[in-house]
Amino acid sequence: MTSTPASAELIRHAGLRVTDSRRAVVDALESHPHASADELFQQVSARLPQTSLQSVYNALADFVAAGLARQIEPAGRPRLYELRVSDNHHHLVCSQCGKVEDVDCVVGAAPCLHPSETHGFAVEAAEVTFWGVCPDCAASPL
Amino acid sequence: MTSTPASAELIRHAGLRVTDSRRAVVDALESHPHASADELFQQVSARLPQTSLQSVYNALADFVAAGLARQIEPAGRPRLYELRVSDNHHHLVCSQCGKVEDVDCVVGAAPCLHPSETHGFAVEAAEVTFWGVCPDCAASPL
DNA sequence: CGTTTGTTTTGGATCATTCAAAATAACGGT
DNA sequence: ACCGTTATTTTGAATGATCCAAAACAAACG
Repeated sequence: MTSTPASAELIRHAGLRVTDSRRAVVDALESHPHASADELFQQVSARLPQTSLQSVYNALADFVAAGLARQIEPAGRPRLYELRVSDNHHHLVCSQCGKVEDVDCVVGAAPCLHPSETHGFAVEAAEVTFWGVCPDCAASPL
Repeated sequence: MTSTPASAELIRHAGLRVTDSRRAVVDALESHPHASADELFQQVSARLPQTSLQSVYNALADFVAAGLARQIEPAGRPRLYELRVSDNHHHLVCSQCGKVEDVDCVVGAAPCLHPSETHGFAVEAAEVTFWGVCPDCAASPL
């Protein structure tokens, strides 16, 4: 639960200064792999009560710019952040509670990466979001 | 350019009352197949200057609820609306100017609809967004 | 230990969207 | 054609998530 030296390494390797709030944000992201800025702020606040929400936004923006974190934006929901950046994976979002799970790219040779017609676009990335109902929501009466 | 009777039919068939603003929104959507509420409001305003932005939002929400329109929400951009609802298609978004093109589902039997691991979710839909640079943006110096 | 430069804080601004109440208009019946 | 019911539009304001900017502060390097 306490800030591991590993988080400092991560931050430093990304070319950023190591600060308490940044370490706290990294730690929060490690225990909550798909969290919004606000959720992360809650987590961070528990350990560093003086940290501002803006600092969390700052840290996240810096992380994303440095390639340390990635953001996803499920339709109609606040932006979520994750540390898993090295591979190309997708997401499965519960349309009821918003819970998010990682999904490795679909079977075989990433079929989703190649649209049938490109309309002349230089395609750079494919983003896939699966929507469904998670086991918990399916079990609960609504 | 003027409101066709067809738009009235569409609206009525959806179980909604036919009004000038709704017809104008449908017409605007027909000529701008991936437009935001605000862009549609601009269009509608040209013909019906008294129409409010709120009415456009209302009409769009009603259309979506009635299955007459669909909304998409490219990350970091305002929500877009389209009338093409009958098939399962995806989108190609220009990461520079935001231009959107439709993309039919990838070759063969909708491979994108089946994630490798479902984590127990009852998967209902798959949303695919391709990001790239459109021909115009590729040509312009920036 | 001091300087430099990056980071955090504070307070406010912005955009897209939504809410709510009152005014208005569409549609079906008469 | 007119009325009444009920949906729709308008108006004005509120909200939530995110961003901007200036001043206070702190990490890293020598």
